[in-house]
Amino acid sequence: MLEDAAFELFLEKGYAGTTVEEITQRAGVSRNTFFNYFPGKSDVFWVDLDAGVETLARSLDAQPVDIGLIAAIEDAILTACAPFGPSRVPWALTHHELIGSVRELQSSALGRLTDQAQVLAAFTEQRLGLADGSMFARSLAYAAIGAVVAAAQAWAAAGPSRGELASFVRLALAPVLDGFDRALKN
Amino acid sequence: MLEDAAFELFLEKGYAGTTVEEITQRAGVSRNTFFNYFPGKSDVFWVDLDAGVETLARSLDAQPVDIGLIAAIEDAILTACAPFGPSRVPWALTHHELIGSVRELQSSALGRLTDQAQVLAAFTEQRLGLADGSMFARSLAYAAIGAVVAAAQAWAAAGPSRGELASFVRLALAPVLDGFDRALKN
DNA sequence: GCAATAACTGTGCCGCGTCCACTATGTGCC
DNA sequence: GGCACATAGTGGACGCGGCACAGTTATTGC
Repeated sequence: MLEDAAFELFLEKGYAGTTVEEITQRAGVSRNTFFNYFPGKSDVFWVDLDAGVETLARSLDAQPVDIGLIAAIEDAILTACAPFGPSRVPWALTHHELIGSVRELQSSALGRLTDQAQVLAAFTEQRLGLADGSMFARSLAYAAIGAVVAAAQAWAAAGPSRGELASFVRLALAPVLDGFDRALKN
Repeated sequence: MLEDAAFELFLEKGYAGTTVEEITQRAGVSRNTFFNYFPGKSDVFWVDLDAGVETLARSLDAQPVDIGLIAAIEDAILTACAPFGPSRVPWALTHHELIGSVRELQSSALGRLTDQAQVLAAFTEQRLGLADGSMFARSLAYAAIGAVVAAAQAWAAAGPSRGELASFVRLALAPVLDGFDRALKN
């Protein structure tokens, strides 16, 4: 209920023009109830996306140890993207123009992205036996997440005829993973 | 004055534990004066970094048209990093553990990063004659910026014996640029 | 019928960020 | 000297997000 009310109001009056009180009024609850379900106003933006990205860590855990690091990362990321088909586009992505213009939304976005990157970096460090905070692991992780973001934006912008998110991600990710794969082999 | 007072107080009481009013009191001005100089509390965090990153756009403009896209990007980024030597570490980087823990700082960080990425993406689109919002240009830009962030963190964490930021960036950036370079040639 | 747990509500508070009107403090011009 | 003008700073008020705390309804299990 809160989610629906929030999205409606965001469309009607914009993100900044919508107060938490208005959201809760439309949903028929009190203002405090909102904060029982969401840590903050901006978090309602990402609910349907969060469910998907949580799978990244699980996908990484499920990777067999005998396949290469790069292949494992690619597979885990694509697995995490699999639920997002042509008709299941997270609300946040179809309205990502809001994210660029509202600073508060950038905060919540970056928090989630760094979480994902941290998961990737930790996996890389563990696989390669690198020290904590290794630059190689971090740059691989950040670059990969960056490519995924580019893919998600392009996918959301592609309109109703868009295909699977995973195919976009595979394309955007390929140069990055190829580059790090070669770096590993030298 | 405001900057110094802010950094002192951030160290003494933490970022969240410091109010704008305390900053301005220590600086001997009124609270409103703070907002005459900084758009928000978090922006004081990045003042010495902003001066450096503004040079990226200029460096890109100054690139001769006859060198390749990837080489131009690498040169422009390294040029922008040049001012940061072993002793000139932006305050934000030496205390980047704050950024990870304070959501508000992530906001201001991401805003700056996306600005930089946007500059890179626009440059790439123009050079390759790509459409606005091209996924290739964006993924190159995001991945490159991601690698730079990893390099900056490693550099700041390297302690007083750190060398030039540029050498870290060159290392972190190499796999990414190599990967996109190969993608371009195929 | 009762206790315990969870979900929701009311109230008050703090701090950020914005707006607007007001007051120095120069600075250039006639 | 006198005047218009721009600039930097001040004071006061307000809206909103977010937090804390206490109180109040359900719902569940014994």
